[in-house]
Amino acid sequence: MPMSADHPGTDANPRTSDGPGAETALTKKIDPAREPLSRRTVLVAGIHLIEEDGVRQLTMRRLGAKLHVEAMALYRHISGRDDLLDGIVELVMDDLYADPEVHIESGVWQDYLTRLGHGVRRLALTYPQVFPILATRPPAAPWLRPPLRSLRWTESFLGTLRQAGFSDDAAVRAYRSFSSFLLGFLLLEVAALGSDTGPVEQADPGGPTKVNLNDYPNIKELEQGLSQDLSSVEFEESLEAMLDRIELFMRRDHRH
Amino acid sequence: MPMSADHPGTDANPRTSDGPGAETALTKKIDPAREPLSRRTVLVAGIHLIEEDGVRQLTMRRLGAKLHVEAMALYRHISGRDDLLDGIVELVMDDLYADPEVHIESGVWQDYLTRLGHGVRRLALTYPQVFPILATRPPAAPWLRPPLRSLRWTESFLGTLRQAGFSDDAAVRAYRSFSSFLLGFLLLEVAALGSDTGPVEQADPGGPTKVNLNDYPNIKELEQGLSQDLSSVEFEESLEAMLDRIELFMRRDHRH
DNA sequence: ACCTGAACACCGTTCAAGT
DNA sequence: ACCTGAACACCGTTCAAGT
Repeated sequence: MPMSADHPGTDANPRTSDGPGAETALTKKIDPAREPLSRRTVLVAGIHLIEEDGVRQLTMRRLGAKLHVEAMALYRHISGRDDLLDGIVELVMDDLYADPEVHIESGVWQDYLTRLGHGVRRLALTYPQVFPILATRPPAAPWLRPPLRSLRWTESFLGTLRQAGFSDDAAVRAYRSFSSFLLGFLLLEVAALGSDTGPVEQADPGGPTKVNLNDYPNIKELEQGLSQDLSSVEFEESLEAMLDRIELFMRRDHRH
Repeated sequence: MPMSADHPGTDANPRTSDGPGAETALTKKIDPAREPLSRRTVLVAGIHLIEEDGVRQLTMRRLGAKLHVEAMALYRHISGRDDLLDGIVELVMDDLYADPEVHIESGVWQDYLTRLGHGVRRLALTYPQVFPILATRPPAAPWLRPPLRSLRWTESFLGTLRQAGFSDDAAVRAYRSFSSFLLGFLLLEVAALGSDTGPVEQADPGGPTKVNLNDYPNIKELEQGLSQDLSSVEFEESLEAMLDRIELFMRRDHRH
């Protein structure tokens, strides 16, 4: 993924002048010879902060500190906390769009949807804390459906399906089914992920507040199965089942 | 729904002594003759506040004001804001459990799942602002999957399916499929709902910041279809398709 | 028993002022 | 051009004090 190329603020040590920035070390004082902030730098730092400490810890002040800057300096690049979150969502979607594994124009729509589905899943598993934001923030237009919430993605999706012979109606229905499947499945998958690594509050040491299952015999007996992680297999199967269903109403529409 | 029987705080006028509380008017001073707060009262007021103004506006101080009390008084009944939100989620789930339309023990598992699905959808449409909270807050146990996130519901779900002849494995898989379908579909449905009535910020009067679709011909051509609300029909169809799929791996498991 | 006042630490955001 | 200090309004939460 392109984004992981640069992690500003991830290194705690203030960087000494290196790389192509030799002249900036001359024009500036001895002080932190950091390159000036950019919107992208701020957004990427925001993503890392969310993944490390959770969204609730993403405050202007903490983000500023991470970038060795006062919180107020961030307002040069983002218009506020909401813009920060929207920007992060946009950046992540663009990142997915640039993913060569995902974005191959292929004549076979099943290939396209499979690759796209896996791409979104990879995104969700890479940024498990960011994904719920992507899923719940109100999109720019009401007909943009998370997690495929950018105009570019929606355009690409609809275009590919129509080119593959989908009617207008079938393409739209496919877009809806696909979105709701990905959203439901992946939201539950990252939630299950988070409960392992979740908010490490540990109220009282001496057991993680284990639920008493005495009154719930069915849960008790199936607990093992419930806890088992079969996400990869189930994702594959469910994705295929959904593609079959899409094919069904694609063909039905055609016959008409 | 039982909850809508009492809306404390919904009426702006301080209630004069009425009902069976005639003696309380004697024991207390002339002051607001309100019955003392209860946890339930606080939670219900919280729900109404969320539905009226959004979750972000649910602050201790505003909730206190709504109940004609200082914010600090709420801490007698809830241990903090997180407990408030958890309590609201729990209350809403219990409300669904008490819904006679939903909770009928029936021998036919398809009936049970259909009624349950419609019950959850009714819940989501009644409390569109609360539903996303229900969907995203970390559940008490990692194997509890929103939106069926209470022990009672999960127990009832698994028990009904096993009694209908599901193997342990098939029951668990059905629970997962059902959860992820409801979550994805309903989250998108209430999100689309919210964008009509959404955060009424209206940055600049003179058009609601209409997106320029000139570079997106497919979206442009399909915009009508994308905007159309077919949720009820689509919900029905998708729910049935999912029941068919559950039946498939239920039978397959049986044959083994 | 139940609620309040005052206080603390921490927010987001603004704006004039610094370099 | 870019960042900071100081300030404002608003948070969640605590605790001793009021009735």
